[in-house]
Amino acid sequence: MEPKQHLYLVDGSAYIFRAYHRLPPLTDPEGTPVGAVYGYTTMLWKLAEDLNKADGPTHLAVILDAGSESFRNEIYEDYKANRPPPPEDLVPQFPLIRDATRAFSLPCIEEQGFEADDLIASYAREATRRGWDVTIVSSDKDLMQLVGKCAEPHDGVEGGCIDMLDTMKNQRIDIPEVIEKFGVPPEKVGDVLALMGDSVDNVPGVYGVGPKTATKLIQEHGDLETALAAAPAMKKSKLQERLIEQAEQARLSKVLVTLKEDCNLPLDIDAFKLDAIPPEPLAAFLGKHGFTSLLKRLETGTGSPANTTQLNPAKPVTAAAGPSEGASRQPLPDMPAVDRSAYECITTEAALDQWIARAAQARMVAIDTETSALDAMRADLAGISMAVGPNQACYIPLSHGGTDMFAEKPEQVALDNALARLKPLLESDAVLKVGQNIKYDLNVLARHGIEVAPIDDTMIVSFDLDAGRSMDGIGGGHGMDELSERHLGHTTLTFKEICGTGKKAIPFGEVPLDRATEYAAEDADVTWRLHSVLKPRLSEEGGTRIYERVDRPLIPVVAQMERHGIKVDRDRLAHLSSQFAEALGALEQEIYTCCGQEFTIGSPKQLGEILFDKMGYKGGRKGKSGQYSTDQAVLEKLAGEGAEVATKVLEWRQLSKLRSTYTEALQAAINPDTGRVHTSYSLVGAQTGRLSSTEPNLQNIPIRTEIGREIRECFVAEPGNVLLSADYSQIELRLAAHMADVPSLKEAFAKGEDIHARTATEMFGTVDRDTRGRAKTINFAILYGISRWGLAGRLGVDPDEAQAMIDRYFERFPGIQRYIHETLEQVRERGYSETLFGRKTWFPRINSKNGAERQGSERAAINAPIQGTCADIIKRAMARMGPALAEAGLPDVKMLLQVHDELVFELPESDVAAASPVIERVMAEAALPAVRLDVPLGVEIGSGASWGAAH
DNA sequence: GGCCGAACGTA
DNA sequence: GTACGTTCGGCCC
Repeated sequence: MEPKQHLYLVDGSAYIFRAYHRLPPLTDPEGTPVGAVYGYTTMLWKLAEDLNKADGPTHLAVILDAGSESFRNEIYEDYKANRPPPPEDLVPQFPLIRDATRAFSLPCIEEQGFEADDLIASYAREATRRGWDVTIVSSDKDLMQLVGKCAEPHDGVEGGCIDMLDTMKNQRIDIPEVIEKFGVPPEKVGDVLALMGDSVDNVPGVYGVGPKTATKLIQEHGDLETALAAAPAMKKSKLQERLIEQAEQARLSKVLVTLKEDCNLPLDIDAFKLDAIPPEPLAAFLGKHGFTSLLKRLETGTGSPANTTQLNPAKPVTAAAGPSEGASRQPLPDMPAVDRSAYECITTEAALDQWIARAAQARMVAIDTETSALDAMRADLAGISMAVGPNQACYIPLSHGGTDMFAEKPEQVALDNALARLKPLLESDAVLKVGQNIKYDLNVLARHGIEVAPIDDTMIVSFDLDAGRSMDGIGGGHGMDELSERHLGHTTLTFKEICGTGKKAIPFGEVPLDRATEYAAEDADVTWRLHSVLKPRLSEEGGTRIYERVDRPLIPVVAQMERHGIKVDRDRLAHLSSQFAEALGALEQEIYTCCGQEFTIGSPKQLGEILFDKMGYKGGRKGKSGQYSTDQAVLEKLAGEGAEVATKVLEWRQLSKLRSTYTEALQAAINPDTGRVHTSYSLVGAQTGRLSSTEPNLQNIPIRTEIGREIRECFVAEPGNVLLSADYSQIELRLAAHMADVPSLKEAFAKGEDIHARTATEMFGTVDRDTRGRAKTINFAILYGISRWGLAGRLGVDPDEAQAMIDRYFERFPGIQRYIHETLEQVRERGYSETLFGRKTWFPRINSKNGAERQGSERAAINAPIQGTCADIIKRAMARMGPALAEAGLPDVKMLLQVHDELVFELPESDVAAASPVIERVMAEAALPAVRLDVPLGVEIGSGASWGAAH
């Protein structure tokens, strides 16, 4: 197993300047000023400590400026000519930077003629091209041009991506943060910098153009050349004159700020591998300069910061908070209390435009849509709320008072007019839109022709930080009311309070505007506040990778799947339904005859009493309800003993289930507008990271029985199209073989063998129907966190025998036992399990005194990394699927459903041949390059007129 | 009307 | 033995 390589490039020269100005002037025992060096040393220490953490470095290098002259001086001789000489007490610290870096045994790179920025850009390009991720440790604005840049995929390897880390502010800088700073995405930062110039570096720019104007010009015109070209047509002003006069100067500036990405690389990036840091040279350095607190930690630690993750985190250089102690102990943020009277109800165009401008200027806006119902595919838009800061929130009613045609509607901006005004804001790549469960808003607004982007979702952020965490009875959910209570100490108005409940409930559009404003604007306000509290925790707690690279990109993809929906054959469902009804009627009569009375067959209570009390069959009471158990296992046992009624009840149950849950419910779920069924996926529904599906649940459509399979036949494609199903074969066992490092299982998968047969051979020495079946049961038992009792129940043997089999399994596959042991150790110690991609699941009861509770957590903790890794992999495949199909010239292939290890597509029949290999490849390579699995991921593809036929 | 447990559909 | 969601009956308010 090879974890994702992650190169950290430290902008050493820039750091030292900032550290100098921010830290008190310290001197070492010899009287040499070392304040900035101390800051630099603690930063390296902290970075090295993050080795092996989810987003931490695997490789690290420090990049320095070699001298004052660079190739830019050949282009523009005054470049950096205005630089004042560095302060006197900083000068002696420059060489110490190199000493410090060497003390950590880290590579230090500098190259005559190039600036550190150029070397960083070049190294970043090389690393991302190899599929590594890159974090630039700096806050230099020129380097922000690189943020979010990802290398093109090649040879089946996904390129890595670049982000930045400002260690002084303890802040990750990704695309949204760049947008927040510059008002434009990173690829346009160079154009903004070119216009505004830089007095320190003596980049001329255009005189009189500062950051504000530069941003405005690029936002309006798109890029520098277009802005310059548009200048003659602008209205007469000083600005217009200067843009025309100084166009060449602006172009020169662009060249000066553009980073050179093809420098010679003095040292190969493989040499940057970050390993355990030898303590001796580090101790010598720390001692020489009197950094006693660090020295003490080095001595009490296990040797060096790179393998002393148990150490307390280095004391932050600034007052910024260190890593959070856990969600339950979050201090309340420093924000004014929620004041609903501060909210504004927007009823005029002018007020709306003003808020849109405010949001654009803030570059970040929390939004929330209010609708007439919960189903995003049917609901009508009632209004939209926005927030740009604490208590700075508004509500824009759009269709209030529509129910009573004769009543006078409250004054409000007309829906189409308001949406036309909001559209540029909601679609602007310069403004981040934050939502709580924003997939809902994406779907509602998409139905009005608005494609909201870029986005952040506080619910998903909460999930990626705290999945599985429950706060001593407070609950560990990710709903807004709960999050507000937990993180803001604020109780929100509830929907029920505003709209009532049950029969008396009114649609949101009928709520009076003052109440509607309080509720809706509060939701946006709270979302804004939650974002400010939760988002920074991602980088502090190692959640950035899973959020930015897996879950956030998935949001619009899943939203699109929901909007596509899937066609079902209503007539066929109705036909099945009546067939089932007929059979049910007949069975009912037969059951009544057997029992000598009529009763509610669907009531386990009544059924149990009749079977066991009245008819005298044997079977025990069960559990706390004091009720007879009549479940499948019990009835099958009775049936085996010749009880005909048990067979009939089982058959009745199957048909009844199919009819009520599927044939009837699916017809009711058909959307009258689209004629299709639109499920809703929850991205936070399963603690392990799996999706869940509701209204209707399309992830539990029958397949195992012949009669159930008929329901799959009712899922069909439009004329001329087919449904294509692609599923991972045995993915969880493959992942178990990889994660537990079991050579014989890995070998069996590599050779394409029947894995259960192989297990049977290892376990029992022979393969036949019986031993293969038992081996299969044991294999799954392993994935689910084995126990002797559970396995005994499944195999129909006694617990001692089951234990003997488990022992035998561990003996034959020693990696499995080691995996279970190590996984549990880690969960007990840290509180959470982790997938191969860094997704955490928390297990607060893993050390419970209650044995059953603790063992339950242990089983879940063994399963979570495997199930969760599987979820991560298919999510990555889903996010890449759209672009891959587009690139292959297959825009008509639509991804409709996800069922944990299966993806279902609808596509023109003529596209099947071309699409199949693309889908197969994307799925099979979905783990790469972050994780290189030791086993191949098998993908099986089939297509046909229906979902049933596609299998 | 709302909530819970039993039962059962999927991976 | 893991992870879900839905339906139903039964019971509560």
